[in-house]
Amino acid sequence: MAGFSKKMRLLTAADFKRVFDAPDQRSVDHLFTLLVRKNDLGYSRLGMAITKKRLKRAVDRNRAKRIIRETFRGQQDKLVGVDVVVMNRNALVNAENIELFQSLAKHWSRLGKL
RNA sequence: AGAGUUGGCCAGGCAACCGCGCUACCGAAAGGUAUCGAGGAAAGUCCGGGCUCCAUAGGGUAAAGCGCCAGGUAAUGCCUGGGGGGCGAAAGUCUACGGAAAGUGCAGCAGAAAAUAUACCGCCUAAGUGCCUUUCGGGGCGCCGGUAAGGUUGAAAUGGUGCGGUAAGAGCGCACCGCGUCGGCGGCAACGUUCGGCGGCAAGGUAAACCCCGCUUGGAGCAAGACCAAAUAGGGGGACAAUGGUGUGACCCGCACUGUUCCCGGGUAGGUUGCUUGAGGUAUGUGGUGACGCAUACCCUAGAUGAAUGGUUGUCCACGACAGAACCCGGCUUAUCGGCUAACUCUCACU
RNA sequence: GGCUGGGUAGCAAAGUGGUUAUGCUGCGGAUUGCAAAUCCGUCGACGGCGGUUCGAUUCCGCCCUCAGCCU
Repeated sequence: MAGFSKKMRLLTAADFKRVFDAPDQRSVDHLFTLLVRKNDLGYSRLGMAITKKRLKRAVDRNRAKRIIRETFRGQQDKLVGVDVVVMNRNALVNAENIELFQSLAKHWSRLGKL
């Protein structure tokens, strides 16, 4: 299983802006919105935009980010050369961890067909 | 055994695999190895400090906060101990608790009257006086009056009880209780006083109304600030002149800037730093009723920056609540499944 | 992370230590052949919990909630 080091993340505002301005693909359900754009790096990068407005408590935000990272880590061999931004939606507040895993698994498999 | 009061502590454990962050070491690099890695509230941002910068933070005014006393502390609106008052049978607990004998304001409705003393229902007819009556003692109705004991209202009505006193009454007088004040005594003080004197009692409530008195407070906040530095676009320092204009985060005094000339390069995105050794912990001894102080020894115990402490599985049990550091401390407040523990009070039973 | 401002009927919006205006909406009635418009009447609220006060929407404290600013 692959690791998740710093170069596999979107770090700067410019990186985020590149994805937000012209995403190649979107994947949406009631829990998450994913924006994807291809890059030329040969590996995938993950960025998260988890807003305080929709997840009030810091514990919930950290939980969501951990689970997103954990699933991304497991899917890196299928995703080659894309930048992904994950955003949270309203229903995330009351969702169980299992639901998050199931939802994210669908998203990643959808992106895998890209 | 039951009921209750107050304080302290813990916050799932163990194992395996896969991951994340800092630091150290190895390596040319990729990476590897090892240690460590959220809380009692990390929260709310309600107070108090440290730290940093700013036109001065200086003087005056204003404004804000605090408010029984003493102590603790870096400091506090916090804590400890004590006093007064409220609640409780008790252990205990709550308490913004200075001043209304400086001034101003406020009090709807009700009530006679709401702060000035007044008189609605009442009570009285002694004194003065008018009329009537008389068995000549007096009696009745009035006027002028007296009174605040009783009744009524209200959140609040000008000490309480008793006796004397009186026309009826009244601190009018006396006794006791209460209150105020002076002295003594106790206490550092707040305050207490079963001590003595004086005062017939004045000074109604409200200051989380204005206010007065005392004390405290410059402003901003690590997104502070410092350093390295693309793009773009302007700046900084010295000297001289003017005293007009502008700014100064409450205002004034005051202070700074603006013009000309000479010299010098400046610093937004981004990055680095600030960033964790500290009013630090633990143990022992010691002073103190206590908060806490002192001494000695030992320990280093998160430091991220799109932001690390997680995932899966097994197992045990009491079946796991509230909840995630972002410059750092001390408090307060709020959230919280359950468990452990100490001291104390009351009731019942037995010995 | 830090710093500000606001919560009054279903909606909007004044107000103040002593029974909280007003407009639209809702309901009932009048008017009409029926409606609209108009007129009359009426229901419905001070975010929550404590404290100060005789009395709190107002004053004070804590909490909840909404919005904004600094990046």
